[in-house]
Amino acid sequence: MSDLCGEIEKFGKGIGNAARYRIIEALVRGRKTVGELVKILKMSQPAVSQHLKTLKSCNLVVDEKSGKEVFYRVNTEYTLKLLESLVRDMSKRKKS
Amino acid sequence: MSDLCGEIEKFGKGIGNAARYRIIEALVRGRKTVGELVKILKMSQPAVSQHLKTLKSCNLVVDEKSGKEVFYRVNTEYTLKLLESLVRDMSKRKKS
DNA sequence: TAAGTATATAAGCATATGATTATATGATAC
DNA sequence: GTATCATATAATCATATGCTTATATACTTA
Repeated sequence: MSDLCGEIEKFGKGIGNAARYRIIEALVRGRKTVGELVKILKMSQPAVSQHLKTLKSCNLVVDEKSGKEVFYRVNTEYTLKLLESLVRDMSKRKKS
Repeated sequence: MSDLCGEIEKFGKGIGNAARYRIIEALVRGRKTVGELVKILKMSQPAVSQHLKTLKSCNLVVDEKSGKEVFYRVNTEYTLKLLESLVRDMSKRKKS
């Protein structure tokens, strides 16, 4: 968490898209395979895979391979730490 | 805060851009005019105005006119509430 | 090894985004 | 009134994004 500004920008790009936020919402309720997400979101498999790639590059999700399936889950620890940093930043006001 | 998902998506779009997050960072330290932000960010005035418009549409900032100047400040109350909702959502896991 | 299943990646394309320049609006001073 | 200052908006354009289709990769099973 060295470059907080950059991290938060990436975080914003991650959740700043309806499809990706729906993926996060689904994964918060438990890890899921790509195929399960395809059914839940009613989106094409490549579209879901691409969003997952984006979310992974933001560190918002992590993947766990299991045979020919890949499970994705929310990187809760990282996300919560980032959100706490954000709350902290937003709370410190009126410095000048 | 009826449509939390939509609110969060807008929030993400708001902070998911380096220039806009820098504006937020500046405004967290106290309200500023457009001209002050132009100097701080070293960006053109129209660019700053357009980002402020975006941030306003996300409810992340509010404006206060004062003569021919317009002050902007972070909508701290709204932002913190949204972040707290996000933290709450991210914390409830393993439902299935 | 070949076939099947799950996922990832590439290529192409339409739309969204963010910058620039030019212009419009709105308030104040003269 | 006109001039000036601060800000907003419009028009334009290059780049980014997100989808689609097609194809590649990886693992499993026969």
